[in-house]
Amino acid sequence: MKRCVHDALSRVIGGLEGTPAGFEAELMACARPEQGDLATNCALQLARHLRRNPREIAADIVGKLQSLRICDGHIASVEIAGPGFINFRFSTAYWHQALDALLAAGEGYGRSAAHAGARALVEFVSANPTGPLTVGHGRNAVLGDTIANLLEWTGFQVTREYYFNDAGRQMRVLGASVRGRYHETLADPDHVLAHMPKVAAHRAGYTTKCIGDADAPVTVASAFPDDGYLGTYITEIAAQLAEAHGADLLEAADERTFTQAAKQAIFADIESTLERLGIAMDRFFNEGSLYESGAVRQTLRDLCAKGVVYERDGAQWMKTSTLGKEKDTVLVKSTGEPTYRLPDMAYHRDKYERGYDVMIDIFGADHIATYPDVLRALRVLGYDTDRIRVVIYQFVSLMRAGAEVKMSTRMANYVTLDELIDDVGTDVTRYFFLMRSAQSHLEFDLDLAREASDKNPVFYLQYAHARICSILEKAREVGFSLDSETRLDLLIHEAELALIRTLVEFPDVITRTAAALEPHRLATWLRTAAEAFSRFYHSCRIIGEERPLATARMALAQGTRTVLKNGLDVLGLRAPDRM
RNA sequence: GUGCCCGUAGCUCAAUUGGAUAGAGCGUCUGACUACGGAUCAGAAGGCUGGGGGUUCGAGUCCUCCCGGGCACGCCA
Repeated sequence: MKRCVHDALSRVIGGLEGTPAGFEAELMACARPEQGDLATNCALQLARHLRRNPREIAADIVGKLQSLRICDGHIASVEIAGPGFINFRFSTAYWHQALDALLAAGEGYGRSAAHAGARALVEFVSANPTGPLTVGHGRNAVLGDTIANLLEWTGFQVTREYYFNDAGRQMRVLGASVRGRYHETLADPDHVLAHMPKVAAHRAGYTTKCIGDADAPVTVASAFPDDGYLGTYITEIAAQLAEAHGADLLEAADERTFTQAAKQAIFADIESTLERLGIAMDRFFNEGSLYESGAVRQTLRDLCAKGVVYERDGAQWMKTSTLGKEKDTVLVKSTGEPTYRLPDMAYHRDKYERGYDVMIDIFGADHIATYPDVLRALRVLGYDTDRIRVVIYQFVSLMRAGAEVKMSTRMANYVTLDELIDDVGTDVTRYFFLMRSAQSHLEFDLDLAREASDKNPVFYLQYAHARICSILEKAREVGFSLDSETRLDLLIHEAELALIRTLVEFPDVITRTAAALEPHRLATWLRTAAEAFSRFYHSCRIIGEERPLATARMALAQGTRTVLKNGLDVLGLRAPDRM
């Protein structure tokens, strides 16, 4: 419908004297239903070019449109309003047809093939395995997964990828932390292995020390690193090692065994948390593989060949100062070890070579200043960086007892994503992260979490869905059923038409939400759909009406159910038949 | 100090990307069930969109300068 109006408008506008070449009329929904269904501001925009009064231009356009008799007569009226808007109103028959199409499409309603054949990569979470996922990672995970869903709904073939680094200093510290806790575990005189001579000898030489904040010092084994990870999960991993290996690891030459065990345990934990949220990664990409394949070295060589790398103080620098940044950037430290940026560049290069049409990165606000370096390098290497889209989300601030909780994985000062899910459930967790735009700061009061979850908007959506299921079932029990005879043209009540008008927006909402990579648009829109249904429900009955009207309304309820179900699906939320 | 994000109703947030009278939820107040699910619905109150200037037919949205908050500015990742 939009296209047909647009085509007609283009023909008329093209015929006006003074229209600039390439002028495209913009069409949008009317601000208010009483104004009409579709509006264009083209007369306002043309006023400058044509040097004429906008309302006069509008009148001219409307006159010519009427002589064309556009859109199979489905335009009920065309009016000029305000400073020169042109408002189109569709016929009721058009809305009935649109509902019919919705019902025919069913669970595919809202899907489009706009990007069929194209491949997209969504990289998200990408937390290094140093601890459990926190609430902050939750926002990343849910955003990424939902954006991936949205891309699938617009036709993309999507790969969900998790990028991680299991080497380097932080992993060594992690392993050393586990080793420290392992020593502590065996130092406990109540431990089952306490009688072993080797353990007893170890206990004799066991000493502790204090680390951490001055006002909250923690006593740990002397083998525990000063900048070690203090979370209880470290102790649990250590206990498991004590169980599996007994005292055999006391003389371990380095921390690699501990690192390896920690990595495995933590990844298992991360994956199970993601699974609880309904998230399944297609691939875990190890940064280390980029070293093994030589991709990191090759990237450095290629950047050198482009003349953007130089040496100073024994380190390799990239001339980012000539590429729109204030300072230059270190790619390889004087120790010969690359900074994380270089493998990151190699990684994105790898994505290009795998042939993705669109590559999406979900990053927290802390990456805001660093990811442009990667894009700069890629541009230098000749890649089209328009294919990369970076979604930056602001951090979640957590409130507990009226005060903000400062998060630090190392200091074990955090709220895990699992705890949040335990508290409010998966649907509330997901919806909570999706209902606001990514770039707005999000405040979450843990004390109110459970209480607030009772009135969380997600229940409003699910309730509407469950109620529709119940109504349809009841209607079938009294002998009504949907069939090809259903007369949608009986739906003329204001609440019925308002509901249809809303439902039919759904495919467009999906398209726009996907294009903007902003899931909150769908989340907030779904509420308006559920509201439109509630209004309909309160003013129009099904059971008790004559069969033709009752079945027509059943069809409308069914259509609403489809839209709610599909919308909830995209957001990764359950659409329960009963609650 | 420099760069990026943000500032909208008492609170938490929207606003179709520059459109018409800035909208929802929570909270507050007033109403509605002999009813297919009341986890509902109808209505009210609540706003100088942080402040000043600018751009134009038109600004919460764009440019600029202040004020306030967040994040980042390392040969850490």
